[in-house]
Amino acid sequence: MTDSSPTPSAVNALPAKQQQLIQTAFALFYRDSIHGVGINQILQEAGIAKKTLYHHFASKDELVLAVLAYRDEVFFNWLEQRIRSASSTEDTVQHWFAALDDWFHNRVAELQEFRGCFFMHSAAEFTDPAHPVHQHCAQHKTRLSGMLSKHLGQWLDSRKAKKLADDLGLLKEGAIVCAQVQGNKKAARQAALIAQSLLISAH
Amino acid sequence: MTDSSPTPSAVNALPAKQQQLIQTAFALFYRDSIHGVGINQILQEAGIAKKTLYHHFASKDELVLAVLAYRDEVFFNWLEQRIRSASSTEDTVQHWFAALDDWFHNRVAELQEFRGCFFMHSAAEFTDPAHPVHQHCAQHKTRLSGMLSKHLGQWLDSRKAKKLADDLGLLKEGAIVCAQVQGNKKAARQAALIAQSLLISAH
DNA sequence: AACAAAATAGACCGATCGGTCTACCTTAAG
DNA sequence: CTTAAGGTAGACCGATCGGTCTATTTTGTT
Repeated sequence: MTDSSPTPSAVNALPAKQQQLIQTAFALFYRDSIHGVGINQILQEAGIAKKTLYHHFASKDELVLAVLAYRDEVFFNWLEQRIRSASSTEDTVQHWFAALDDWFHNRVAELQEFRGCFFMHSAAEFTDPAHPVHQHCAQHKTRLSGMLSKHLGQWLDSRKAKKLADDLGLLKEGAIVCAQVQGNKKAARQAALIAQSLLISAH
Repeated sequence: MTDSSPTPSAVNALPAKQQQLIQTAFALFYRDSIHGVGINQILQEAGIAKKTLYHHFASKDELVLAVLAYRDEVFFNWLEQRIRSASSTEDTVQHWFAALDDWFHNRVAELQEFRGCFFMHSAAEFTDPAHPVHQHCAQHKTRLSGMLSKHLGQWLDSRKAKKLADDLGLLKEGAIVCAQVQGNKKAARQAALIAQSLLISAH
């Protein structure tokens, strides 16, 4: 496919219908899982014709990957913004779990109603580590950890920053699961306390 | 492993086919998710007729619930056994994460090849907290936490025991997710170190 | 006005979904 | 032997699956 018209500026502005499909698909996938939602359901919900979907995406699999990329971007940007203003290691930890707490209590509009981690869920539906979906999920978490690690690098040497970032990542996953499966909305605060003891004993 | 004891007539014990269906269904659900596996696939894999399935279970939903109960029992019994011999709070924590470490490294035959927490995955497929499947998943984790808390009660007062059990539960979930999504098999040891700092700072 | 890309509705395809049903075979207890 | 329950194979049901296709209309550029 050759695009004859020169596009000087950013390409990241996707066609409107494509965005609408991705957002609708995400909402449905997030609620009922990927395998649990059919193409026709997405089309009906979005009010978009089937031909249009297959004009933008070669298959359901490609739509799924686009949805993962979309959620990755939204979530990453949100969380990065939340810890950006932190002014110390301790402050970053506070911000990290305060953000999760807001998410669990549905105080973050752009993340939709909390239903756990979409990437966790998707990786569970595609257990083969070589599958593109699974790899995308792993990448998301690696990317988050890297972002946090880099941020902590302002006050810690890189080895300690990476280790703490890994630990905060593990605590984040644990909190998300507890919040989602058992409805324990206080899980973010619980994880924050655990992280506190981590900082104390690291002295 | 299957028992090859010479009991030709006793092999036809009543629940044999039912058990076989449940075990086959679990293996498939665990690998490809519940919504991703059809009835016919289960029947073909198990070598059992469709009529037999619907003789034992009223619907796929009921089979799913039976599979959850089966996994719940296997997992609970295994983990309880693993911490039963612990002789102190610290020892229990060691046993707890050593068990997870064995699981992640596929050293526990009865749990099948590690693919994360089946209840976590199932709760993600049925996000409605009122759905029987979701409730069963929540119950599983509550039951595990209760078991651990009771065990820790040997050396701690009940309030501290419950709090520590909750924290160990959160760390367990976090480790499972890291091990499954990112393939980080060292997550159990990582979580164990976090738990260590928890015990130290609790003094 | 002309034209191409984008989008529309919806019929249609073979395959599979969960589930029902008929008909026959095997087994154990009375 | 009789009988009833558990099991077999597999045809069959309407619905939905992911995906293709025809025919038509909308839209933006030139």
